[in-house]
Amino acid sequence: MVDRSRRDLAAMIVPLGRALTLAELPILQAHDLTMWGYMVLLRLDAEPIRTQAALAEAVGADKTRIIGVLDDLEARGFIRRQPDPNDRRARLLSLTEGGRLARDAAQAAIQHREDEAVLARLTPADRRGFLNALKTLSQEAGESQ
Amino acid sequence: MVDRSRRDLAAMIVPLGRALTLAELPILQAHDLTMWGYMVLLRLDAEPIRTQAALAEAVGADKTRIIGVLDDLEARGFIRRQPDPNDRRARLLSLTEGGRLARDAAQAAIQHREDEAVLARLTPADRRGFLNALKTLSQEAGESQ
DNA sequence: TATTGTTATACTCTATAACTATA
DNA sequence: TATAGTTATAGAGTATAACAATA
Repeated sequence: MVDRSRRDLAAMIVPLGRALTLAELPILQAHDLTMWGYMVLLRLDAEPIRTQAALAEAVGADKTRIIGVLDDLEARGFIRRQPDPNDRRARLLSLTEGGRLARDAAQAAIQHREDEAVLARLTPADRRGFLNALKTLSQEAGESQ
Repeated sequence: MVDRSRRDLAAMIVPLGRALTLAELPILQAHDLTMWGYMVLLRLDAEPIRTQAALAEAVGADKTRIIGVLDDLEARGFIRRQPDPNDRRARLLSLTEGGRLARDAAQAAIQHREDEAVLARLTPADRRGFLNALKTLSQEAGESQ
């Protein structure tokens, strides 16, 4: 008989992630962004990136998967996609001012909702531990894929 | 300019969940279980359940999705699937002793790995807060779907 | 010959519709 | 007629393969 002091981490975290994602969708929709588009804006905001394949990997997508996403973001002026002068096969990807504004607006709404509906339900100590743990654990979780 | 004191919760949690899931797969494979099969065993361990549709919903699957899973688990003697005498349309689902042993063995291995590779990297305070928060937040995350 | 981006194709997973049996 | 389970079919999302441009 196993001492069931806790459930499996994945069994708690995966449904929680799904619920958070589901809650983001209407907010993103209100800001006229898809989840993939938003993820790309988040990633490019950190720093420009040199190839689409690298960007795709950074957001956990296939390189063929994000082409339509980039087409759309570029057409709306949210990102720049310029051939690298030093290697014209590659596309230099960066965020425009408009892209940054769109990202900020969406992210502010998302984090506001997270504060109100999620973090507010934790004690200050648990909230602090939760955020610290996520910061620590999510770092290499993203890298390992 | 947004104060980027933290990333979006979903942006941290979803990749973490994916990494945890990925790490479970080889362990489950070593115990000759699929992820869906394991999820069913976990759910049935809590208590028997009266219809397949209810079980499917409890594990976040479509009712057509788990039929093959149940076929396999039943054939290997891990679950019982008996027509309800009071309503022979429904199937009473419960865990056998063999199913419980299989679940325990897999779960012990999974949680051992989680302790070593995940929780051990947190400070005691963060670990406590993390687990408390997950317990609180995952409760209704599962219900809301 | 190798790499970047793109397009076309195939595949996996999931949900929908249609069917059988029980009520 | 309505519901539980099953099977067959269709759809969404993703990855694989093939291609054009550049190195």
